[in-house]
Amino acid sequence: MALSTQPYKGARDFYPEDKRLQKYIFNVWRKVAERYGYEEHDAPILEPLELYLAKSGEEIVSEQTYAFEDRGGRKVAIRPEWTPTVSRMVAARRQELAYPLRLYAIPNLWRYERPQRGRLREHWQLNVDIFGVDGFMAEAELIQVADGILKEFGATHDMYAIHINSRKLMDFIMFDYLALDGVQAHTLTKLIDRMNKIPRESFMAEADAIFAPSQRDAGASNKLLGLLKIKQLEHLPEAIRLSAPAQELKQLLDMLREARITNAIFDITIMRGFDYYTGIVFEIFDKNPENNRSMMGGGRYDGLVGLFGVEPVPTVGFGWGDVTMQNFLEGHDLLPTLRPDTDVYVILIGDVYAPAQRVIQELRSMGANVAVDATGRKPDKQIKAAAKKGIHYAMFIGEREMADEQYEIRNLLTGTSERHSAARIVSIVKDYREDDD
RNA sequence: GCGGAUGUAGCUCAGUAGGUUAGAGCGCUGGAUUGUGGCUCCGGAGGCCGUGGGUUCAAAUCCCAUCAUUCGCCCCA
Repeated sequence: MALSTQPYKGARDFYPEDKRLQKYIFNVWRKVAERYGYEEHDAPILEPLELYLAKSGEEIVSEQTYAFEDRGGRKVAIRPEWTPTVSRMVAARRQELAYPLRLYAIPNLWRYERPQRGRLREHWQLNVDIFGVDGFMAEAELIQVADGILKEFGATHDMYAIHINSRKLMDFIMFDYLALDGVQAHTLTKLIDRMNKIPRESFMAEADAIFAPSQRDAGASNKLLGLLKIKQLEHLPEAIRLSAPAQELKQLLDMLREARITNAIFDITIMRGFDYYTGIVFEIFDKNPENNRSMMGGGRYDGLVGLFGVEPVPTVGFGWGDVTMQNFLEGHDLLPTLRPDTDVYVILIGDVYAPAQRVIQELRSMGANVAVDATGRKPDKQIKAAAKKGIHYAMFIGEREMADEQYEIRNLLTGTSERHSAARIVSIVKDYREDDD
């Protein structure tokens, strides 16, 4: 039985062209996060399993986490998400860090589940978090970072929409307005989360099942459904509209409008799966009809740092997967043609490998990335190999070139050739490389 | 964990009333053309038809199982 060449289920091999794409995405992420003052950090891929038991739903930890026992009998998990790790790091140095603390990371995360479009077992996720800011300015800033990333990729506002809601507002609605108890509210939260995926009738039936008979008789389901249809804060009943959480949402949306983010909207159905969110929550949706789904999400989670036994730190963060990012960029045709980092492919003509070393090393010492074919094949075969690799320039070195120290450099994209000195060639390929960036 | 679809050459796919030695395009490779790619022409390599079992004189083709890929559900970090 031959060994399989496939990568592990739900995980990807990155050949050079795949890695180039990933690096391109990461570079944009880094550039924009750093533009807002966020600093990169990192941590081990393994964490103690209990880090994920404290919060998160039961099923996620028990069924969707890679977990094992190490040789010392410790229960260990491959990180399924980044938020607990960064919270742990902040808690560890709670007193000495300077706030507001702005951090970002691009960890790879693992979750054990059936792979499907946009969701794999291993993915990389940009996490951007701000610690130590109570007010909605933190949310506004993070949404600007996310919006800035999309703009940096060349996206326009018609390609995506930023949906915003507030857990506090939903709590107000469920506890104060609908007078539900804790268990009812929790069940309803999960139900609203998938409201857009199930038929109206099923939703009504499940909602009815949550309410007590007296509430049902009072028309709670219809009342709820009416609320969930509302698309603008202004249309909420006055009792809700004047609540503090609703006012905060309004201020946030106003602030975003000031920042020229015109595609941010109130969406009462945005709940986010995790229980640890405590305030504003948001998701960005791809408006591509072929891929109409949430591509990232985040929100305020003020309680997590406090779980480590230190004073709580107000926190807002978001996570953005590389797979959903890539799906978005492909769907809107926003990916540039990416070429290898090799600037020049040297084609040797005749038996000149040894004497050509001097000029080849000279090119490298001047900063050019140079690959040498080294097979001794006929020139046409060597040119084909260079073109197939996507390398921009081929350089020919033979007896004639070495005699007058003028080398033929061919632009493989246009097919045009010129003869230049080594120094001039380096300057040409460097110019091209900088134009490309 | 549940359901659907699909597994034939490196890739995309033809090929069933079951019947010689399983095909095409692209790609790869050699030559025409031993100092210059993409076009053209001529040649070549490459397949236990996903795997195992069953039915049959005979299976890529029919049946069962299994594995893999993929889409969706559950769940969503």
